[in-house]
Amino acid sequence: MVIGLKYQYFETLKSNNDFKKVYNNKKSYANKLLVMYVKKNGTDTIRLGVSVSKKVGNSIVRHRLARLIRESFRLHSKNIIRGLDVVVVARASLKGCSYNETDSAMLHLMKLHKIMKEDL
RNA sequence: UGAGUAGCACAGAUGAUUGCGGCUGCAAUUGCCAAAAGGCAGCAGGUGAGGAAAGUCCGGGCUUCAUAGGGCAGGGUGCCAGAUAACAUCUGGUGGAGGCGACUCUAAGGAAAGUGCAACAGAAAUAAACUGCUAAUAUAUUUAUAUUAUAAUUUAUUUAUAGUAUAAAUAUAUUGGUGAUGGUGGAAAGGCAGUGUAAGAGACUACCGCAAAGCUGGCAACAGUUUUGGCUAUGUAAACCCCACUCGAAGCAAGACCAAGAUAAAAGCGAUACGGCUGCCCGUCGUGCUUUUAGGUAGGUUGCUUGAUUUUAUUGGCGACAGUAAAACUAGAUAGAUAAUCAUCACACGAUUGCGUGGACAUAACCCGGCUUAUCGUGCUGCUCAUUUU
RNA sequence: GCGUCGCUAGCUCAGUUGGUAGAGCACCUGACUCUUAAUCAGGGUGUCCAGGGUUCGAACCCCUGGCGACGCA
Repeated sequence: MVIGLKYQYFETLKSNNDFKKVYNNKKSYANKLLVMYVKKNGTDTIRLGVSVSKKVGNSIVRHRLARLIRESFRLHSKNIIRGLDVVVVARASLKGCSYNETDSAMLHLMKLHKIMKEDL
């Protein structure tokens, strides 16, 4: 039981090349607050990359938005299909939004991409 | 009570659930890997951003490189004394400016070492000329007086014209005197008042200012005072410059260690070798394999948090600060952790007593000392001024 | 971490030993034309990024800050 917990967690995209691969797949959906890119990576894990431009705000704002996105993704990661690279880009209108707004925007995009497991 | 001034402290608190990064532990009894050391995961415990962490504007530690010694160039600083590891910082003074005051501000050396610049305006911008004032002489003109001549008129006389003399004024010229009158300007030749003079002028006088020398006080900057002197010397050095002091360069992506792959060298094996076509032979094509060493890429480890540290007490000092003693250990990430939700309390605002809304600026990245800038609000202390009351 | 450069009219840019800021395009007005364009004549529309300081005087010199661009490791 202890071993299985590892698969609840997700890894992060680190290098610039990883981001470029996801962008070049050109599968994206967007709403007012966020843009989401998805690509199958052929492994058993989920990998998340968060990108917040300098136009959005200063370091405090950017860091907070990244944390909100990461928290939302973490809480939903149980229900996401394995083997995906996901990149989430925050838009300028996300500045000042609360966790609930961010969470609903994430859910909306995940439904559009159909990466949620049907049951549960 | 109101207005102000100087400074200090804080930067919401507690709890619950779900999470993240370091650290410690898992011992006889957590799981997996491993010969072991240990690693990965899990569990438990404890811990986890600031007053500015920001800007990167100064200074230092640390590291590497360079460096016999000295000088030039270039940069920085610039009243005095002190503090400090050091500083463009700080403390205490001095001078200056502002404020009724508490208090605040002050890049504040040198302009007789030299060079440059000073638009427009103004006579003229550093230095004389011009203009002005004024004396004498000459000439000219005008006026007044005196006198002479002529003419007219009349009783005397008077009037007109011309000449001469004297005086005054004006103009011109010459020879002198004088030195600031000249609208401007940021700045105009010490200021102001008087005496004086042909006219004037520090030429002289009083007061003020300036300079030099002496004395007193002070470590010093400087202050006070006395005497003397002449009034000559514009401003600008955040213009060049001079003087005094001072500065080697680069930066933790510094640097150190380990080290895949690839490269190079050496040694060994192999031309009877190894590999492919091809199961074997022939044929043909290619040249390797192992070990060690070297520098060292990717990557990893370290540098890396025990320090000019923090807190308390005490001693010295006006103070910055320094000494002594005791206690404490308080983030260390590496695409980058410190979050989400809820409850209660406190605070602010709005409503009016139930409630609703709200949380400034800003996220460590080797470490310190400062400076500058941003900022919701809260609390406290010293002092000043005004008004009222006692 | 260290360093360099820039910010001037609506746009692109000049402007230095400090003296009241200009060029081209655009724009506005008028002329020409049946009308438009082209052409001609006239017009400057500006917080010289912001705030302090030095100076008689600052776009220019000095300091502090803001924004933007770039370079090295």
